[in-house]
Amino acid sequence: MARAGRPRTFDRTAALHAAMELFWRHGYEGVSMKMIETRLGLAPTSVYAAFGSKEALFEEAVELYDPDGDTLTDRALGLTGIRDSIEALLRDNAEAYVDPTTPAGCMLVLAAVNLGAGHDQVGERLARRRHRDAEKIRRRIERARAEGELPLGLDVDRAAALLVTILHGLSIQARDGYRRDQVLGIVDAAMLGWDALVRAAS
Amino acid sequence: MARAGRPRTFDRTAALHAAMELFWRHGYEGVSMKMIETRLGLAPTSVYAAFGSKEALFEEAVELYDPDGDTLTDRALGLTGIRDSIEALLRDNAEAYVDPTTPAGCMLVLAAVNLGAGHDQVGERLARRRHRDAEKIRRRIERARAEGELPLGLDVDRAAALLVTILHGLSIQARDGYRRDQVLGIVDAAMLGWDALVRAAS
DNA sequence: GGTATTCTGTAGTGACTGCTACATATATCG
DNA sequence: CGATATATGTAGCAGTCACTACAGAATACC
Repeated sequence: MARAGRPRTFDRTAALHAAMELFWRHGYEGVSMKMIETRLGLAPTSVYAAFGSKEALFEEAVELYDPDGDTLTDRALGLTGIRDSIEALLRDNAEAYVDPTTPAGCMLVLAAVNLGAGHDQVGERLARRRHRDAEKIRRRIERARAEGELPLGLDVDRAAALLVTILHGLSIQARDGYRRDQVLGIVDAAMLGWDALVRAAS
Repeated sequence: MARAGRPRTFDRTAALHAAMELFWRHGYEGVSMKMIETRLGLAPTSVYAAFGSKEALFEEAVELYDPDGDTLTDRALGLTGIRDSIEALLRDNAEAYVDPTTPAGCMLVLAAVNLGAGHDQVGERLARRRHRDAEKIRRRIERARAEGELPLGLDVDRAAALLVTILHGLSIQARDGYRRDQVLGIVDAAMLGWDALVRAAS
């Protein structure tokens, strides 16, 4: 721990929040350290002293955006009924994607789509988080099937893949300016599809 | 027209193809002119003489990828039955997204997700092409409804938005390594959803 | 107070960005 | 042939990238 030394003159958490929003909106390579310094009103040395490097700062920003086990997705999948779970999963995330007080879409999907050479790790780490979320959804559906809430004939992988695909697609749609009523319309239509999937398997 | 002068020593069309693939795979900002020069085996001056600028080269590459009125989407929407049209739309594009001989996903969706300052036009032009494709799909569904092939109660905007969302989501899934059988499974599930949408409206 | 420790601002590092001036090479046209 | 026009290769432009050496400032511990 820090035993002595000049105390930091800025709020580290607030700075991290601001950096997260920049990365969320413009992507990893779309944000320069200069932009971060300007936005935060800090000198480069202060940023590097507090966060280490651009990659480390991005990693912290991602963890702030997607905290382990405490996301909208986690809460939705924690609901008791499987249909309520799925509907909350789609609806709550869709609403977050178009929340006008935050950047559009999902940071995990949008922040590192295309990277130059030398930043493979940045993209891979986000891909791992996306995969982890997909796995959560798949396991939730599998549990519901094991508990008799869904027909045994349901193709769990395919159902989960469709939901994840729709969520990822909604991130692009949100970036393209879709509004709340439009994404919620897509969610309603997707729920009709979910019901059809379940019905077709029984 | 060129009346005289030293002739070009490389194949301009082949060079454009190679550049398109680079932009498709790595995105606009993920590709440097140096990368293009190296890949094409050309000096910077030759590239600039042939294509003008990075933005102009990108624009040509996009037009090569998405030629006006001659895409998989155009051909699918040209089929006679609306269900065949929609299924071909999803299936043919999905297969193209995971074609191992080309970069994964749709270039229009992936090549300019997040841009640094000063390249707004690049992203906006791609967004316009995405919007144009979505409009094509919407109009195809509307035509089918007007011709009595679909129930009058069908929400055309919502149905089209769901399809576009799934296509855009499939681009992300393809980037995340989904294989042919997986994306085709998603297409099958989506068609169940389409049928449910149609049924619910009648 | 003295010392150790940490933060802050200036000023700059080498590497890369898209792009180009310039000289030279190679073609067509008269 | 000479004149004109275009392509090519070298060498380098100003600007930005992530990052840092250095000196000074502000704290805690003794």
